[in-house]
Amino acid sequence: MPSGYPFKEIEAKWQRYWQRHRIFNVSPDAARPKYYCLEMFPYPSGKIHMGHVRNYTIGDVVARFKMMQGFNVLHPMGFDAFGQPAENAAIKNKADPGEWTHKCIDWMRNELKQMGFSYDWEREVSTCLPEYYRWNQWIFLQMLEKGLAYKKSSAVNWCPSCLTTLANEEVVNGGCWRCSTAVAQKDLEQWYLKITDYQDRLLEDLKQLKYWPERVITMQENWLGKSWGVEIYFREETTGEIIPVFTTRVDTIFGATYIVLAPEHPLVDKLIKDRPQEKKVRAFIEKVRKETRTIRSATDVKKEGVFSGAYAVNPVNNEPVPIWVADYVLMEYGTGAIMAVPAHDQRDFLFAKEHGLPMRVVIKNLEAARFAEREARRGSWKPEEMTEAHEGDGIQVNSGQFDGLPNTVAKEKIAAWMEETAIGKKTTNWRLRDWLISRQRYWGTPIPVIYCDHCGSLPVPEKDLPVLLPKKVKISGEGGSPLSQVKEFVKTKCPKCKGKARRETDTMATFFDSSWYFLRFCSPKNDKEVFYKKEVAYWMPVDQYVGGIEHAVLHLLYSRFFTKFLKDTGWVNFEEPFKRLLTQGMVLKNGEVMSKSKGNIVDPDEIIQKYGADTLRLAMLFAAPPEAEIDWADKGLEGAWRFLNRVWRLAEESLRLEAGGCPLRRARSEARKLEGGSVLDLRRKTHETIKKVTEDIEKEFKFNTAISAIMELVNQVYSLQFTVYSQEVKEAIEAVVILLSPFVPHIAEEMWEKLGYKESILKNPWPKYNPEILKQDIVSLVIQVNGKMRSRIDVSADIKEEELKKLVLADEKVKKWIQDKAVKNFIVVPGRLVNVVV
RNA sequence: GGGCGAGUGGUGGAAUGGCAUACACGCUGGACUUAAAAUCCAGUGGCCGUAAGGCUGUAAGGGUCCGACUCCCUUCUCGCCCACCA
Repeated sequence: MPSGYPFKEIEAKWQRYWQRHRIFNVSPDAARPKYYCLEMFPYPSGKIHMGHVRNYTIGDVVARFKMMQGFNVLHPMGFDAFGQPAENAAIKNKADPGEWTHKCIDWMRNELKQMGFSYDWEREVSTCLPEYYRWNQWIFLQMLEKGLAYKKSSAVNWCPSCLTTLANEEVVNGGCWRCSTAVAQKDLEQWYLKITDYQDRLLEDLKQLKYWPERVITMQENWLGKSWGVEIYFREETTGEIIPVFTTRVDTIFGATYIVLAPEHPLVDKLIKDRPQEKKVRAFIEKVRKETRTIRSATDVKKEGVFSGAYAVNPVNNEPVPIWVADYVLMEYGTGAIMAVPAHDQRDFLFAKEHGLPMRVVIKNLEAARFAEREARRGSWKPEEMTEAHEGDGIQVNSGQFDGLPNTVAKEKIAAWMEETAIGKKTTNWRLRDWLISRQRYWGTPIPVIYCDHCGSLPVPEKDLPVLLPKKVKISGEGGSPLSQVKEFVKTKCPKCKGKARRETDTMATFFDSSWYFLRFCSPKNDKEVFYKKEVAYWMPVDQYVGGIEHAVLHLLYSRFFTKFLKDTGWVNFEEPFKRLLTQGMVLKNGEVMSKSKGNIVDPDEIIQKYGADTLRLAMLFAAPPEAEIDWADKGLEGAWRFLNRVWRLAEESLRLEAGGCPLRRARSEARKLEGGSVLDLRRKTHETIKKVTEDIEKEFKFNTAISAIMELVNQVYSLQFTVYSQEVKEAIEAVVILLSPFVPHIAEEMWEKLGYKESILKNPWPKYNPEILKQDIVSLVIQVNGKMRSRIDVSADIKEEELKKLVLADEKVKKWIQDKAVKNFIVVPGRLVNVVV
């Protein structure tokens, strides 16, 4: 253990002090401006990791900074405690998920306290407690009533390893977001939330989020995936069935030479009936069904398909086109049917080549067209010889009355014409699907629904909430909802006819729990309502939210949806929950994510034992700007530790000087005589530092440069080498302590006390710089000749250009570079530089 | 395949039109010490030069500008997101 300042006693002392004086316990106060600072609450996995340390340290700096600026700061913490890992751990260790989770929570809470974070622990929530999840159930019932929660049977994402369903948002690269196992499709009856009812507002209101990172906005836009196009109605020749297809490239409609249905398309059955192709098509569909999503969506796999035997009529030219069934068309997107334009879509192109289907060029790229014409005259070019589809813009050809138009113009005209003639309809299409929320797992919120043979499916009456999750349930891990094995749970009375009934045995996805926890923090003990409207109106929206980028489309989209729903039902008075968002970068080790299997875990607890929480906090913040990745190196700790000791000695030394026969007043006059210049410089440096640190924290969270500015100030005090002690030195040292306090709160409190202050440093207002002191009478100007730095002169700040020119041209070094050349231009950037162009 | 972002010393990074490399790590040297650690001080992009000083340098190439790490174009590399999305 390195020797240095006694961090252990100091950190324990101030953590006790904050708790005893209830410094972070807040309540609404109309007299003060509020500030809600929130970090994404953790999943209680056991121990905190370096990612938590970073996330919560960033939030803590902001919260403490705002407190010192006089804001009434709400800074809560809780635990996202339901979920699969607890259940998996329980299966593995034959323990109870509840007990395991509570043990983890206790451990983590203790670690978070050791980091000195400024949380109001009286507001702690855990989503696995009935006093929390009963409101999950309540919100679910509100949604059920409004028709936003519904049950339907359809193909769902199924993780064969976790043995549960997954939301679309939880499928990453065709695999389960948790265990990466390839996701399969399964037909199941499941609960959904109609998030698609909110798609327009979810997209539109992204514009309001001016203080969100561009990346996250783009990711949400992509996820919502709005695109405009045309639904075109093809008619099947023998049955007369209308087959709508969706396209964003209606300009290529004249080049459609076949259409393709997804294997799951409901019309397929009817179309193939009694045709010679029937057997072959059915065999093909059966084969596709068995494929996992990963295999089916792999780009390098050859597109497979079969001819259905049926033909449809292209409504723009009444041409019959063959109907195919192929695996590259997805039922979930658009209408589940496409018009294929092999000349202008690469996938169609490859498919057409493979199966010998015709191609027709309808958009000509001018250069390609010239080439094609020349080759055609020679008789060597045929469309069949195209090597790839032309997907870019060009001029319409073979397109009836639209020939000669640029395709971008034709697109609009064709769409309008189709609407007039009822061949098609302009539509917008979304990528967003409804949110599947039921899970076949134990450790979650029971879905409050009862099934009665006579009355059907009914909501649990509000007065009967919460539907308690039974304890001591056997979890086999062998699939099926564990709750369905608990007879006492399943068996219930119908709320309507009082007859025998069954409970729903699926539980809610945990993302449901975290979609509104920030509202619960405003009145966490309310047992009458989901939250007090008044308290939410005071604290919300969250002014600053800090968390990982991995939630860009999951939690952050769901929370926005919940907020909008609660706005519509009159519970909140705002549309967006999070005003400002900071997504911190990951903490890596040797360029890799830390994980047990890689054996590259850095344990924060060990660092706290060795150096203390302040050193860890400082090292983390100083390593990189918050959004950037950090490749963790323990070396950074040494630097932070050294710096804190340097500051510690500075304060001690100054106190010794002040106490030991160096009274300030006398020292001041002597100091002026001896070191007047450097003492005045110190004063300016102090105020420059206050300005820089304040702006760095406030504007862009540039904690790394804020800290480096404080280091510079410390270096400057050291450069006086204690030859002087004066009011200016005292001012500098106090500024260092205050400015450091949001970053390293324990040591700052201790030094503040040593400097003679009786109250917590948090009660001291954040310092303001004095602009008068920043003004300089003499400024040093850089002199360039032809843009190259050649000299530097000191001039008075308000010098006139004429006089400056004289001085510059008289400068020896400048003369040397100009010699006898004529001065063409003389550029002055006031207070900065002069460029002489010759 | 599409979209977004990044590329600066030995290392983390700073500067977003005006002194490139702040601050820190590392390294080298010095002071203190019997010695070491700790601490304090100095030096530290490359090349030429005893020095003064000069040249050069922000992935590569080009452009705009009095002046470009910063803006524009082309190329390369890396990262992230989306993707049989019609």
